[in-house]
Amino acid sequence: MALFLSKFENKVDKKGRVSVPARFRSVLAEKGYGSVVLFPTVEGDAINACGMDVMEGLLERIGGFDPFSEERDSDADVLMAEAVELPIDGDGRIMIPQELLDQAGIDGACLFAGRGDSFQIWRPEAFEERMKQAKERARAKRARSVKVGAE
Amino acid sequence: MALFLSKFENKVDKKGRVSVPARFRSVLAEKGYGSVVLFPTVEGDAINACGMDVMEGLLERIGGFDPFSEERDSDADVLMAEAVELPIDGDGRIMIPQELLDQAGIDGACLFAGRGDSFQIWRPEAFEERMKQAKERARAKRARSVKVGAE
DNA sequence: TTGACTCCCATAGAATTCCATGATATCCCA
DNA sequence: TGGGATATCATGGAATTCTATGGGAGTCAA
Repeated sequence: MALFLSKFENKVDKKGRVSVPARFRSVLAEKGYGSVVLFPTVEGDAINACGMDVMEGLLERIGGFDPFSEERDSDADVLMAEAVELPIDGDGRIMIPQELLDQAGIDGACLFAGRGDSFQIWRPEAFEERMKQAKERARAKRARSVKVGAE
Repeated sequence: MALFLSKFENKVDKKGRVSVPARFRSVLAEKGYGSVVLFPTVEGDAINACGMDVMEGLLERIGGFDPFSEERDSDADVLMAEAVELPIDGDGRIMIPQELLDQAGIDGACLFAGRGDSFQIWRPEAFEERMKQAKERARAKRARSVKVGAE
């Protein structure tokens, strides 16, 4: 199976269109999709993106419609309501709803970051920042595991 | 399979007509339906909407008609009795019965919220409120699980 | 006849498709 | 292996289609 790997930065034009990186498009195409599903991250600082297969798996996990159940996870409902399926046009572009762009603070350009079975869309500077923190954490963890009980 | 995703706000005109969002119409059409089934939520704060397939699945789970059984869930009877099948007109609109609108407190505009295999119709402000609460819950849950599983 | 509902048409605005261009990457053959 | 020829890609703008929404005419029943 092909994976979403690496990162790409593309422009958002004044009509709100963005090219989906060709690599990512071909991964989606391989799964048989001509569209992407987007939804905000829980933290709200970026946008998650995946194929419809991920959403279907999610729906399966929370179970089908049941009007008498309070069980059905309300988080999942939120997710379904906040998710959008965006068709990829003939030129490989999508139109990201303004609401999602605003939430993620994306303005003129956005960064596509592969995550294996999905990818994320970030404001470039925010991604940079997050990357730095993640590396820091990783380094700290590694240092700790070397000299046990240190710091 | 196509899912009901995302949310849309449409107006209810003075004749009581509302456009069903085009996306939702195409999901229904894909299933072969030219109509929607509506019934109130158990909490009574919104309207459930789905294709006939969901109702059929529901009936199956409840158990079909049996004249010698008193067992049949009365909730289910209520559900079937309160449900209405609304045809979608040539312009993609439906006429929601006044009773359902009143129950959900819907007045001039209504919000269609995707739930995967079904969708709901809300008074916009009420949906906003519910969304806020659900997100809060989700964030809290996530914070908890991070703390437990983290370094 | 009145009221409720169905069709049909009109329209403004939004979304989608189509076409053009420069830039980059890939391929192919000497 | 080099370098020109050929695809691919991201991007901008214009043209076209679609969508939501309002209003009016015809239908049917009470």
